[in-house]
This record gives sequence, structure tokens and C-alpha cells, in this order.
Amino acid sequence: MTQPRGHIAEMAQGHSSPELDHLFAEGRLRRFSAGEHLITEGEATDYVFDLLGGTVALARNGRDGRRQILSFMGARQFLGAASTRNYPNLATALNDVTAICYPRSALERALETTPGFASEFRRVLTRILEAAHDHVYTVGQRSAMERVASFLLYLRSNQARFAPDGPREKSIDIDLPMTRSDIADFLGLKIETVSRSFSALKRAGVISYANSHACRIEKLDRIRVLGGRDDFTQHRGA
Amino acid sequence: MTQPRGHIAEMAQGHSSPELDHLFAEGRLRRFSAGEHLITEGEATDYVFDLLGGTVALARNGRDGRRQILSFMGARQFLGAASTRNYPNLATALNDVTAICYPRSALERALETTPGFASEFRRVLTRILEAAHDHVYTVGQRSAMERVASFLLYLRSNQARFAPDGPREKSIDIDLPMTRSDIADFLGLKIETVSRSFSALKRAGVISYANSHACRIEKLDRIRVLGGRDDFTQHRGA
DNA sequence: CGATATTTTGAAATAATTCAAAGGCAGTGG
DNA sequence: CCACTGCCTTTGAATTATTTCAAAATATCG
Repeated sequence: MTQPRGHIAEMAQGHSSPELDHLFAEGRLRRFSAGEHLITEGEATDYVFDLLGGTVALARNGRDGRRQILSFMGARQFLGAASTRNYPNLATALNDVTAICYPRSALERALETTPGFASEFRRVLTRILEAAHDHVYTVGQRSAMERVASFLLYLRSNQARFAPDGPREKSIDIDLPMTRSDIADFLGLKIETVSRSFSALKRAGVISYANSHACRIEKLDRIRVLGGRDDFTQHRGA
Repeated sequence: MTQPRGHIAEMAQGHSSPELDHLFAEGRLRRFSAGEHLITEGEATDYVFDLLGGTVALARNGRDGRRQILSFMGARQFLGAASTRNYPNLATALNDVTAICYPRSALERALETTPGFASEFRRVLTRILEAAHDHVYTVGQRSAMERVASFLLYLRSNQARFAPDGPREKSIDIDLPMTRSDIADFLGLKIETVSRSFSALKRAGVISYANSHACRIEKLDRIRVLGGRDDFTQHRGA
């Protein structure tokens, strides 16, 4: 048997217990293709997912068709934290996704019996909370252009931090596996506004792109001024 | 010595360990008056606060004076979760606040040695994350009027859930210890817009108030339609 | 290659902000 | 006790960022 992989396995690094072994033994590799749901609204919170590849959009849907994407998740991120018996959120694969699926009960037991693992898990959970707070700031305070700029910095940072084979250098080339509509729903804007912002950034030579699913940041300093992500990052590690 | 009080003590209900005893022994009662900061931006994350009374605004400030309030916290809520060595947020007392202040190190040790307590803590942390996600939805998707309506429902729910002496029935009377400016910064709106929304709701007979720091919901069903909090609550407990 | 979905662009409409001023309330000091 | 001062709230009018509506251009997929 090969080493268990994924974010949860990383959190467990250096810790061990029979329950942790049991957790990894229970992990099942699953594949989802674009458009499939890993989690649907109202579904029982019986499983958590540890992403190995692909991109997932975690969203909350309103009665009337409004949708707010809460985060875009990829390799080395996990999905499925819930305090209740049913998920309030919807997790959709944006492209082909590979994930390890663990029973929540096994995770819970491992956390209860492996304090070091639980500490690491708590730290990750806290980071997710801080990211959500960043998101509230972006959507609550920034203009459309600023939101798009800060979005590019968010992706850039995530691409480096959560690269499939471990953290790597931040790149100037940004993958955009999501549609403009997904970006709009993430930023609390409309498709057209997002498109216009991209076009304006391109026209100004701040970014360049040939197709809508990737771009290159040509003037990082300009994006930084617009996105103002430095407002926060100084307090933080990476 | 009397029973330890506060949210953290509640989480520890039914669990025990020497480290937990040590944690409570280290707790110090502190008082803050209106305008004082419990936590300032960039400050070391050496303490956590367990609120016993009063209201605290947790906010993130931008370089240029913009401010996003992330939550209003009161009795039986705790403050100070952080994944890094310095707080990215600012916690300000809106009125006279009483809190128990614990060294983070003692909390961390208690969590590492008292699994049941740690599980409870994890559940609370997850709920805080879910509240942040609600907030992203509100700020990202709702109109000004809807934000104000959902804000009233948010306060109503919190007042019941986090009443000083334990959960109680939801009331139709809402306390507003914060200013219009605080509400605006919480909802991602401007003061005038918040004021106009309150006035419109009053004019329509949906709410009533004599002064700006309290109001009564006269037509709860109308507020519910506007605020649409039911979009989510069906998945949840209370 | 044709059909469908996504993205881009333009013009008009609108919700929210900005600017400006008046009204109310709380606390201070005479 | 009242008047003064400063702050917060409310309201109005003008401005603006974003949305909405509409259509063309581009990409995607069988």
C-alpha cells in the first residue's frame, strides 16, 4: 500500500493512532466530471472530500436563483466542514476532479483520538475562516475593478500554495478554470461587469490573454495597487 | 471559587483535565468601556476573550480608511481565533464590555489534552465559518433593503441564541447597540443608505422605533420575505 | 461543420453613493 | 436648569457605478 495522499494526510504528518490508520483505510478515491456535484444542498454531512486534482466551486444558492460562490477549491484543500446534519452548500466540479472521500465519522474519531492531528485541523479550519473574512471584505468594500484585481491575486496565491505537488513559487500566469459567470457569482457582480473589468485590464496592458480561461499578469504592481491584497498579507505568513 | 462562566466554560461542560482546570485558573476578568479595543490590528495573538456582556465589533480595516465589520459579538461568544502570530482584525467595544481573558497557550494546551472539549470547540469554529458564509451571501447577493432586513433577523437570532443567561425565545424587540455607521460597514453599504432603508421600513409599518438604538419588528413575515433568512435556516438547527 | 453556450461590447436604466444641509440627542459647562 | 457643542441620524438632490437589456463576436462540442 502506498502512502496516503491529500491534504488530510498532510495534516496527519508526524502523528499516528489506530483511528488515523482506520481513517486512511476508509478513504475511497472518487472521480467527478465537470458539472457533477460532490455535495448537494441539504444532503447529509456523512462524507468529507480531500481534493487531489481539478477545481471545485463551493456555493450557496438562494431560493430565487441567486448564487454566491464561497470559494474555489483545488488540490490539497478539503471540503465538507459542517456543524449540522445537512450541508447548507453545494459543491460542484468545474472540470474533472479527483478526490479522496472519507466518512465523517472516521474523521471525527481520528480527530478525537489524535490531538496533534486535531490541532493541525483546527489551524486549517481557522485559515479557512480567515479566507472567508477576506472574502467578506472584498465583496463588501471593493469596487468591481478592485474585486477582479484581488481575485487574480487570490488565484495566484492559491495556485502557488495549493499546487498539486506541494507549495511552489507564485507565478505570473493564472489559470482560470471557472467561467465568467462563476467569477461573477464569487465576487458579487454580474457577468458583464466581470467581462468589462477583464477587458479594461487587458486594454490597459495590466494583463494579457488569448482565451478566457487563462491570463498573464503583465503589471503585478498595478494589480496589487488595485487589488490591495497587501492590506492583509503583511499580518500573515506567506 | 465559583463556577467558571462564559462560552469556553460551556464548551468544556462535561469534560475535565488538569489542563482545563489550569485554563480556567488563568482566566482574568477584564472590563472595557465603549470605544476601547480588545484586540488591535497586528497585535500578537496571545490572548482570547470570552465575552460575558456588552457588544464587540470585529472588523478588518483597509489602508485607505475602509472598514468591514465581520461580526457583532456579545455574551457567550468568543473572540480571538487566529492561525497566525498576529491578528489581522480589530475588536472594538461598542459599549461597556466584560470578558474573561485567557492566554492562548493555556487554551491550546487544554484543547490538545481534552478531546471532548476540542470537539466542541471545533463545532463552534465551524459554526462561525458558516456564519461568515451567510455574511458573504448577504453582502454579495442582496439589495440594500434585503441586507437591512436580513440584518434585523441576524440580530434577532443572535439575541436569542446568545442571551447572557443562555438561549431564550426569539423576541420581536431588537436592540441596536451599534451606530448606523457600524451597520453600514457590516453590510457593505453607506450610512445614508442604511438610514434610508430603516426609514422606508418604518414608513411601511414593517418596523417601529422611537430612537435609533432599538426597534420592534411589527411585521415579521414581511421582514422574512425581504431578508430571506429562510433560504438557509431550514438546513440548520435553530 | 453546424449548433449551442460563453464572452464581449454598447446603450439605457437603476440602485446606491456622494454631496449638502437640517434635525435630533447627549453630554458639558455656565 | 438651560444653552451650547459635537456627534449621529435623517432627508433631499445630483452623480455615478453597476446592472439590465440587447446584440454581435467568439469559443466549444458533438
